Amino acid sequence: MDTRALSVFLSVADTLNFSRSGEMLHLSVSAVSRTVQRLEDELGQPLLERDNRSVRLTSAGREFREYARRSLAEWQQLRRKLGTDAELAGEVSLYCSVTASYRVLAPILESFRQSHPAVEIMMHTGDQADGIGRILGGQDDIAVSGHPAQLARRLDFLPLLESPLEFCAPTADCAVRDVIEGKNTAAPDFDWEAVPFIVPERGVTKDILDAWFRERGIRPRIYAQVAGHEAIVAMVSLGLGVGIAPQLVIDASGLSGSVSNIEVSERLPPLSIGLCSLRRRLASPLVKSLWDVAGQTYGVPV
Amino acid sequence: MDTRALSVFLSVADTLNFSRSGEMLHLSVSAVSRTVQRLEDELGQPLLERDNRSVRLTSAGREFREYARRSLAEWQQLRRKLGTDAELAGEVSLYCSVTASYRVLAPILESFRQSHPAVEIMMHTGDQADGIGRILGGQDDIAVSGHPAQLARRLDFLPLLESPLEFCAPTADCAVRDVIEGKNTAAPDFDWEAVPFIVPERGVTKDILDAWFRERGIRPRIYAQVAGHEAIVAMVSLGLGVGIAPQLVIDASGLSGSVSNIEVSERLPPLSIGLCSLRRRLASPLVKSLWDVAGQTYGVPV
DNA sequence: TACTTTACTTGCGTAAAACGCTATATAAGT
DNA sequence: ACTTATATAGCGTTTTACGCAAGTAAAGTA
Repeated sequence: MDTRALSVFLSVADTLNFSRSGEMLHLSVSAVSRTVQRLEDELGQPLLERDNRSVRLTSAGREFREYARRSLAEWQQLRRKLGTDAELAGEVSLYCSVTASYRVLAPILESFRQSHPAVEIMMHTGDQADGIGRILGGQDDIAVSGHPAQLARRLDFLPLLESPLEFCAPTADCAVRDVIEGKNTAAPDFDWEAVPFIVPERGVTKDILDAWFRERGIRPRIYAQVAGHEAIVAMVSLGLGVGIAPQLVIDASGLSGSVSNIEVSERLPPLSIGLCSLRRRLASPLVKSLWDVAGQTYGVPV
Repeated sequence: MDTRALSVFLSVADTLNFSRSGEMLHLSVSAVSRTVQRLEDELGQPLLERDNRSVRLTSAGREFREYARRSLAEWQQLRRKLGTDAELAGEVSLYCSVTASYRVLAPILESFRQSHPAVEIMMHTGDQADGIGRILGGQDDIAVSGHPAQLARRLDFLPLLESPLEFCAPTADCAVRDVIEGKNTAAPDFDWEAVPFIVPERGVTKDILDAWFRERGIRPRIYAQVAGHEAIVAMVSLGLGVGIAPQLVIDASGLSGSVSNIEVSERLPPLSIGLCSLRRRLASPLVKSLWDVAGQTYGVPV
């Protein structure tokens, strides 16, 4: 019997719901189920009565809950007393886009720095689209990413903020401007196929844009596929085409003067931006604490 | 942190000796060492001060010992309270020779039966020499065996009794008897090479006998190699040769009238008979409890 | 009645943790 | 100097725990 099992049991005894407890503990449902089973094996008695629809505490379960609370409290008290509660130290590896590094991560890290000065942050920047891959590949602990349509179950996603996805065009007088100038781009019948597009090479925003085109039967003229929204905005500002990017990136680029948003008949869905991590990694108190600080910083219930 | 770690720590805090605790807990020294290390990691503080020669409790260690005692007591109290302390139930698999089954095991099982009526005993009998192999192969949990010269470290041996290893010859008038009759077999220069021997095919007693012959430069005439001391005694009683067997087996054979011991210049070392099991298996409360009962039955400190 | 939803359990392959063995280090006894 | 006693560290193996996917069963819905 270990303290981890106690925590799991207490959570389930509290929520009376294996799935919800799993989420809260960053564990799969089956892990929760088996942890309880192991406890019951060890005690030789069922602690929870469950009938595929509801969960109730047995009387042994109620008794065990009392014990578990006491025992866990004593353990934690001891940890604190022994000076420990080990000031968290170690290394957390982050991956994000350049924009996210100072528009999303900076406020988080600022407060994290204060509460956990001994933790070293390793930050890697690059195309936001690569974030999920790097998490799955174990190269980084946490990535800032848009919420993908399909989230692998061993991943956990903590939404922090939303940013509208915007079409944008160069403001300068140029060939691209001419195709748009004076026309009603918001009209359903606007001829998008005449416009050179600069689109993301891969990732969540590429998927969203592809879907948008497909739903409208538009076969866009792709001028360039680019890795990274920052680069898209830069290319748009140079007059090479019309692009899309989260408003956040446009604002942060310092190029908002050279780029202007285009009205469209039906806007792209806003991009949900947040943290992404392997559930497993979230078991680490280090990673978990950064995750928690992020949630608090953005006022999200974790 | 789990209860197992607490037990290990308490044992070490008590003995102040990793090796001895390892033995008592049926764990290797390194397992004990690392269990303590893990605890210290988790608490962020050394609990034991150790300098290759002595072990002392640190002040954190003393505090932790208090906690560990309390916590473990509460846990065990709860287990008892929940009706459990699960009346041990399950299955223990034993291997032994026919003789051992009623001369060694019977008194153990008698008292084990009383204290653990719900445990099923699976007994397999055969050549005593195979016992250790069957334990190593995982076919049985516990074997009754002679103590081998080299005991694999993952095995644990609990000596229960000793029995002298005896040379024996048929009492009936026969060719074999003629070779011995009237001669002084105890004389150092007795001609053993004229005697047909019936020897164990393999196992501890074969090794002992081989060594005995080798040390005296005797090249015995082997009439038969036989699996099982019982069979050796039977063959001897039929007048086929001179054999060796533990006195225990001769006594139990019912053939002691047809077989008589032979004096020799230097006797074979007595055979230490006891239980043998994989350390790992001894972690199972079932196996451990049988082991303990055996120790008590024979008045051996376990 | 049949489909869908919800929620726990189970089989299976994989990943992490724990263990034992061997080797190593260090101090004490001979 | 050699042996003994004791703890630790590297390494391969075993055991345990986990996530996923499939299964099951009750309750809601059409």
